[in-house]
Amino acid sequence: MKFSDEIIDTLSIDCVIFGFKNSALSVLLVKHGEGIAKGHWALPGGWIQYNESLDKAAYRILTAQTAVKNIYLEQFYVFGEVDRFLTKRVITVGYYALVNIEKFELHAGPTVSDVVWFDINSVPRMCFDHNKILKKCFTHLQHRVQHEPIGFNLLPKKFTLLQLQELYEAILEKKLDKPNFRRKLNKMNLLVPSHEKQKDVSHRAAQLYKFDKKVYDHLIEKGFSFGI
Amino acid sequence: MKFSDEIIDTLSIDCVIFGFKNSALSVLLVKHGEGIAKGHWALPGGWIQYNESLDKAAYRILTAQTAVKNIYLEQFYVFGEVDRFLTKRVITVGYYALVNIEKFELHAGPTVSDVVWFDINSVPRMCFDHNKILKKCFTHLQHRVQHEPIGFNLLPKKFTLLQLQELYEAILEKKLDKPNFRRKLNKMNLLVPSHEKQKDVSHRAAQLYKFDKKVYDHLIEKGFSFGI
DNA sequence: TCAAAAGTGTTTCAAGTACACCCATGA
DNA sequence: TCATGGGTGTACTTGAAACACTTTTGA
Repeated sequence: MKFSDEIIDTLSIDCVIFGFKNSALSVLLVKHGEGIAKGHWALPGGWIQYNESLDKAAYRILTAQTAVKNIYLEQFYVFGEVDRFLTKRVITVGYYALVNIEKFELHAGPTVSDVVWFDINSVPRMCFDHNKILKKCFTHLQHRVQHEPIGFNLLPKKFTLLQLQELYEAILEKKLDKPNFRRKLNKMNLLVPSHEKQKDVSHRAAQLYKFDKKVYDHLIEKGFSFGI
Repeated sequence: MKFSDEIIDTLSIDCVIFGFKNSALSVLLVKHGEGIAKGHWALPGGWIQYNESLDKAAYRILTAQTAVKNIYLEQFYVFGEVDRFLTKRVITVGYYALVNIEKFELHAGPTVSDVVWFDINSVPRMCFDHNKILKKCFTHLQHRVQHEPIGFNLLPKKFTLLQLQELYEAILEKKLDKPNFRRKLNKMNLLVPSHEKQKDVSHRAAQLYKFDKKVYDHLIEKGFSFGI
């Protein structure tokens, strides 16, 4: 069986790319430089080729905005209303990515005139149903992050418990109690203390932790289940 | 803008239809009577028309196997591996339905030679990646049913607490403690006691309960969140 | 010495767990 | 009277929640 690298013209992918900066959750949006949505903000998206899987296509589209590898990327929903696109019937598969902004270098793709991080609470009006897609995605993330250890993807490799707490506060949109949060995390035995501590801070240096998938898998085998 | 009722030939829908019978979870499968999968078991599925939304298409496909209205139906995942279909590139959207088997009359569609309920633990080998789709769907259901009050869709309108408990035991694949389960449900104030009791049983007749979406919505407004 | 965040301790209350137990009914 | 499921009570343990407190560090 042979497949061409032409695109499937009824099916697209849109990516919600989340980042975490200054204790706030952000989303990466592009401004279209050509086409029917020219001048409008949108989620980074693109078409699927006949010879690539959905996941591969999403990854290709994601890496058109950046150079980083090993990004957390997952499908979350398909949007299939008849009139969601302007000129023809297009069904779109929603993916979301969790990235560490520090390591994330932007480079606008060929059909894009601008690429900007927006605070999750100040997202502009976007083309098509992209605001609706983002909303659904954010809700999905809020649930997901409470049961799966995926939040770490938004932080640097080594992070403090306060960073992690502020991340959860930003995603869940509520304050958490510091002592209780620390105790909970420590009790899990999930985070691996690094041998380093914070540097260049004007207060007591905090312990840095790492998330190790092997440790997590090992805990899972023993019946552990993650929960915030 | 005008759309034809021709089908989108790269995109299909497959439905996992769950039922509950004899304290066990079942899935409805069809045996293809023609086409490339002739003679093979499969999830009920079909194509999407240019002029219908995904949800509408899923509902149409579902009601091709039955006559009942008001069925719980929801999308859960898209399967987009390049070689998942045999003859060409087809991406499929997975939907799942929860139905009350008692009220569910089967009628095989035109291209189907057989329609059968299978116990979730004795599902035959199916065509394409349908076993993988079912597995993913079952896992999805197991998580979902613990946080959303959707299990009731598998039971008759009026049901006993034991029926509900056995339903959860079948889905979660573990035994639950009867007194604790009852207390938990009663404490929620979610289930509405019917004025009837069980009949024709050779033991003490149990209270029958109903699930009322209005009651649920009202509880939600007050900050309630469902959980088993 | 002050601000800022690290980190610990303790009390209280709600919820989960594991049972033992009695009740009602038809065969 | 026995089996079967309906339904209640209770003691124990765990964990969430709230908040007061001490420690370390650079400016």
